[in-house]
Amino acid sequence: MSTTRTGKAKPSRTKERAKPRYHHGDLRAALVRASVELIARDGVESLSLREAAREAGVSSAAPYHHFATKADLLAAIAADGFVALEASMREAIAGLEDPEAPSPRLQALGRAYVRFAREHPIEFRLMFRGSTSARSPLPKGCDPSASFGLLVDAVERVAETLPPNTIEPQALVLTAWSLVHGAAELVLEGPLATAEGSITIADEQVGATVVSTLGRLLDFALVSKHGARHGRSTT
Amino acid sequence: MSTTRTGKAKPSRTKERAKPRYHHGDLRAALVRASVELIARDGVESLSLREAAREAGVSSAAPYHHFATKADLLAAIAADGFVALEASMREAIAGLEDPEAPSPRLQALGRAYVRFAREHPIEFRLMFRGSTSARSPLPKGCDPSASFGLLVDAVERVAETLPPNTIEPQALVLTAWSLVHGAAELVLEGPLATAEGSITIADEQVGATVVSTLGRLLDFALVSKHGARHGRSTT
DNA sequence: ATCAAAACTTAGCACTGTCAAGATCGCCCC
DNA sequence: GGGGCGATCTTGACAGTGCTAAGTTTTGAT
Repeated sequence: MSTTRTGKAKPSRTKERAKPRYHHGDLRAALVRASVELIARDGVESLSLREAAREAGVSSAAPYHHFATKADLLAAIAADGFVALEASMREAIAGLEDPEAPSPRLQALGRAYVRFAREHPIEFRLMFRGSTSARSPLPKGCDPSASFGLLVDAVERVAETLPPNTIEPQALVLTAWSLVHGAAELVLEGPLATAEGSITIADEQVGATVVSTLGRLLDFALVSKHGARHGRSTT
Repeated sequence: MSTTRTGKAKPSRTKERAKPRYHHGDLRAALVRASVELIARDGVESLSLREAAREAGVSSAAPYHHFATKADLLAAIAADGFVALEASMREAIAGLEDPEAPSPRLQALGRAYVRFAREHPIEFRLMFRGSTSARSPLPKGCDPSASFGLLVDAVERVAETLPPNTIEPQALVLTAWSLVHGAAELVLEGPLATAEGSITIADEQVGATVVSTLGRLLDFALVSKHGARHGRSTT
């Protein structure tokens, strides 16, 4: 009786006239949006499905027609994050002058990884708190290894340019990934600020700093055994 | 009437005859212990103060005489973790043949950092999910920068052995810390398993791998500008 | 022995995740 | 068009939670 179908009667501030197809229009996406906002405001621990539902203008039980569980909602956010991360990384490569040059390619990916964490902290955290935390396994169509693969591939390209028997490619993959992931986590969770005088590097520069340091070290390895053959051996 | 003061009447399995000074003996510590166990079993998200209290054999409201808030309990666990981490790192140094040799010292610390994360995952996660998550700021006497300082100091010692103008010490600190922290997080949260064929390194070796890779790269930097002056310049 | 404070209990509030049952709504097929 | 049927949403309820207020014991110091 009081609920009109236009959605005008409810105080949903964002995009109230989208395109109401069903009762709500697209509750699933609305819930994800609302949840991300709420998490941004109060932290993931104090997110409640009921409040998200309230925010979306539906009843408390409505979400359960789209997510079997609160953990599934969080998994959906994480899944979104994985596709966004892959997009960001591909973008970073595409923006390169020579996308095939191994070292710049790797460095661009690394910076993109850390930047993504800073720009999408909520998603990032949910993406990498899988086994723990109240997040279900990732849903059907989601494949995190797409993003990981980009990184792995880029590292292996760099590894090929190194003199043989220098460093096993696998170890380098692990090192590079740990590096950017750790940088992202440290920036996100803020222990850098705790190490008072020791580190005065701004959050926005942590990614670039770390990545270029690794690049410089790799250059040394390149140069140490034979002259300066750091061209692109794209074979 | 049914509760004897000896503590025998309650089904607390661990150390039931410690030294009952007050009602319980040492509820605060018991709650911490029980909480860690419960988190290990069901994850931190589904920890409830009430269940921890139950496990400790006290009423639901008892914990509030020791922790103002559930988040404070978690902070206490994190605080314990920080002193344990510092101990582990000091131990790692002490076990060294020559604790003053810069590179071995740094590598030992790095391995200890990652090993600690693997051996105390619950503490580690709470330690580094401060700003986010439902954890209060660390309590009074806790100083995380003690552990950080060890690492920072060790990195700076290594930096001093590098030829000047190679890499800024700060960047190296950030790099080393990110490296070990990232390795720890990747091992703990398990995305390594997701990157299927790419990485076949066992969890227990991730720390050593990553640390020795960095060490090797630093060696290249050492060797590149002048011969092989990688002695211990303990000045 | 006394007594204030510390440690604990009981009872209760507001809230949560989740479920079962019913009410609507939109769409497809005749 | 009308009938139906499944997807979508609501109402109502249950058990469990964090936390508080008000009492009750116990403790250690005086």
